[in-house]
Amino acid sequence: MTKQLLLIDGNSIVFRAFFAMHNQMDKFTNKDGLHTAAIYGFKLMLDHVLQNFKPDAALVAFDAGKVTFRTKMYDDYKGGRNKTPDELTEQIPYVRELIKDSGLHSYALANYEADDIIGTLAKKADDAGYKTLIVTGDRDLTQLASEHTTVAVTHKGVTDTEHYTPVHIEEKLGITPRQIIDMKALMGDSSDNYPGVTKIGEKTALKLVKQFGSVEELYDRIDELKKSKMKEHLLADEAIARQCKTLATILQDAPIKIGLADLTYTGPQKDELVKFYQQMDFKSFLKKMGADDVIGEEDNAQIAPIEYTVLTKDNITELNQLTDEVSFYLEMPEANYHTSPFAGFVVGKDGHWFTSRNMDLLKELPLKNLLTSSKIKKNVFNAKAQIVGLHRLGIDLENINFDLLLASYLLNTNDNSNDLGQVAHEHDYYDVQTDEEVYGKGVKRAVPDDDDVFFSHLANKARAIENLRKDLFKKLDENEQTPLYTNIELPLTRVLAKMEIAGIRVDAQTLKDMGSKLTERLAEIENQIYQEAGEEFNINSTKQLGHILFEKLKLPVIKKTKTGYSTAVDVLEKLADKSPIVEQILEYRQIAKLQSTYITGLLKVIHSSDQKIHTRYLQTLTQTGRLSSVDPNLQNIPVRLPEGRLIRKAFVPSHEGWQIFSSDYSQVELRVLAHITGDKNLQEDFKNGEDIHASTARRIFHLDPDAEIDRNMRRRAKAVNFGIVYGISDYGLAQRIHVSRAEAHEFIQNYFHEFPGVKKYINDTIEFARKNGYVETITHRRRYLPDIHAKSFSKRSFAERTAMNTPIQGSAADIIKIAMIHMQDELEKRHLKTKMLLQIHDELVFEAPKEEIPVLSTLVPKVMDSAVKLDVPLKVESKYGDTWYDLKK
DNA sequence: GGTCTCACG
DNA sequence: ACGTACGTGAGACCT
Repeated sequence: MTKQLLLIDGNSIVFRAFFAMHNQMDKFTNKDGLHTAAIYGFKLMLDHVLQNFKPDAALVAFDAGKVTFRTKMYDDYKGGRNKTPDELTEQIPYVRELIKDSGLHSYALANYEADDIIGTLAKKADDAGYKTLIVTGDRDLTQLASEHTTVAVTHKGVTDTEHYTPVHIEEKLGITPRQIIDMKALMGDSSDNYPGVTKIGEKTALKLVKQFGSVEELYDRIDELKKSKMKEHLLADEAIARQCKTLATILQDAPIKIGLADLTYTGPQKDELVKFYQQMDFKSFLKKMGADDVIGEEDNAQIAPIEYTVLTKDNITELNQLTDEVSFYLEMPEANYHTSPFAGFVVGKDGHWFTSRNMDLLKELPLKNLLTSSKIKKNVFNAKAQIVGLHRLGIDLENINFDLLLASYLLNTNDNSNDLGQVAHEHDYYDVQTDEEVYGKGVKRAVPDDDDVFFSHLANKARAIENLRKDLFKKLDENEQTPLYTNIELPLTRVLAKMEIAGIRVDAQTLKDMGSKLTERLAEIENQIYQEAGEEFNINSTKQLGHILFEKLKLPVIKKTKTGYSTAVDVLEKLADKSPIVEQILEYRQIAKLQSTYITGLLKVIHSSDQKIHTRYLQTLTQTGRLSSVDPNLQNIPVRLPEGRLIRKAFVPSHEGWQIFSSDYSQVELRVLAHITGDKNLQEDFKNGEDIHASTARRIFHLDPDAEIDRNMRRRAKAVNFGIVYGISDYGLAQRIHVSRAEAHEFIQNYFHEFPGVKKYINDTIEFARKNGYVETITHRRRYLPDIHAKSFSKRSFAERTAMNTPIQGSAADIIKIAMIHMQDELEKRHLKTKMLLQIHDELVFEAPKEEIPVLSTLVPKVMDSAVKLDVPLKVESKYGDTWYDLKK
């Protein structure tokens, strides 16, 4: 039997793992605040490799430090690299512990890189007849590929690898592995920071290597090259090329003090690993280990077995045993529950699970009565989806007790997955898989035909809901969030369901007429733009547009993005006087946006059955407690610009003789700020019914109490007020109101001097977040801020700004949610025909019969301004009209 | 799938 | 010296 050796490039894999998980770094912090993404990624890679390759010997090689024989030869070797982030450095010792506990050896050697250790051992292994697998994130190591040595280079993430063998390299590049060194010597390496020959890149290097075979041979036969710039460069840079070849060559005879005999792979040390995973908070690995011992390594074998009864017309009376409390789950495979097909359902309690694909059974009395009963408690996942889904089937789901999704969101807004399995896993419950695991993803996603697979999954879901209920209720209680759940979020779910089901009538013809006009106008501007540009191009492509503006027309570059020139509004506005094309582009953008997002976009989502749009409000998504609206988003219908505002003409009442009625809170966030901070001056201004931006201007610009406030001053003060709520910086304010940074700084200083309570609040809140790791709103809604301790200035600053903003924005969200619940109660209690249709953060939109308008005019403001009792009054303004566009006081 | 831009509060 | 205001969703392009 051939012996097998596994060699892992520790540094490069750790790097890869760290950056692969970088975007979800928050998730990878253990309870001590240690970042664990790289450790986790390393472990994933290790598992993946060991699944396919069973080594007899294994080693993870690390760099010993910055100084190596290469830096001694070439000062700038690996120069210019960014400093390794602290969040990564802190993980290295733990990665080494993981390696040890996993039964692998690790090794570093002063003066040499990990590459050289790997090269040397690969050579020894080759000589001793081993089969070797090298795992790395660095293409350079592919030069080590040989008949017995394969180099696996991570492709994307850490488990997706490309295997380099001599054959693969021949196919890909047409050269041998050793010739990769010559290629690199000629082209240089920007990440290792050595130059290669001037003007020679990958293409030319490859050509030369194929022609001559090696750098040495190339210089021996350089006369064969015709006179050219390239030849001049080659001759001029000969010394560099030869030196780069040495730099690029991985040693195969480094003076390492270990041999193959020292590398025996012993397999994982389970007890140690369990302790380690516990320390790291790696719950899923822990679970896997526990299950591995008893059941084996099958993925789904982890899940505790479950029994279920397939429900039929004949046995449906068995449901009559369920009299106090059940878990229920209606499976709708598509995200949009207004239109999704129904795949099946499960109902039951305490090990008795009844499931079926037959939706007709829901209409059978034993089940229908159970669902509509106000006596029997229902425990569900995503109550709103269940209410809407069952409503489509003619069933009113009553007495919802526990919503796993909602409770989980309140406990931690970061756990905002809409997948039951994932949410369960967040709470350390693993006896249910995710939908992706069972149904697949992308085009392959489908509810399985196999009844047992599907029904087991449904039963697992119902069981998960039941098993997590107590635990989550307890956690809500510990966080003082039970009233938030019971009195606000859960009742709100029902209100939102009603609004979504009601939908808002949208007149397609109005949109189409506007669309034709826009199309015409768009064609005109398009032509003007092509004229100015002197050629046709895709105006929607920022890349092509950037080329035209900044290269062809040579307009000054104001701002760059990661990938090219910025062409955003603020940039174009600064260029407006340079060329007429700029204004044409601005107009084109404005109209194109209306056309694509609001004309075609909305037309696509009008239901043909009722001419209405039924949005979905996401109640468990935002970090602050606001709602969001999708499919379509009805919270960003144009209003600011007159052209866009016309879109609102298409939003009409659904009955003849009805009108649209709307009420909004004025300056609710600033009022919340006044309340939360307890600032006496700010509170006084609101209590006196002042125009708050004007009175702010008066204070921060030190004006007389009866002085005229000109528009510009009020505008600036308004910007300062907004800035305060968002966590201001002088730079940001200066940008926004076009003043110098020094002036902006002075405005802010004046503000804090005039409103000392606000200043104190900001400091206290950041302090609270540092101490507790979270901030909260007036209803104890929480947002965790792990980055409050980040070493990176910008991350930490961001966390600090959100720390102060979230209680403001979130409390405002709390207030309108309470108002919505009260409002819906009032509408029902008074038997009004009026329907609440939309919520836009500080605004509620209704449709109402004309005769109810006078009632609403007093009722809605009364309900809204009395939703909570703050230290300052809340102010509500109402408007109504024949369409959403025509609203008037 | 990521990036850019732009619509709203 | 850092890098620059909070919260969202959607369409278009490009890799």
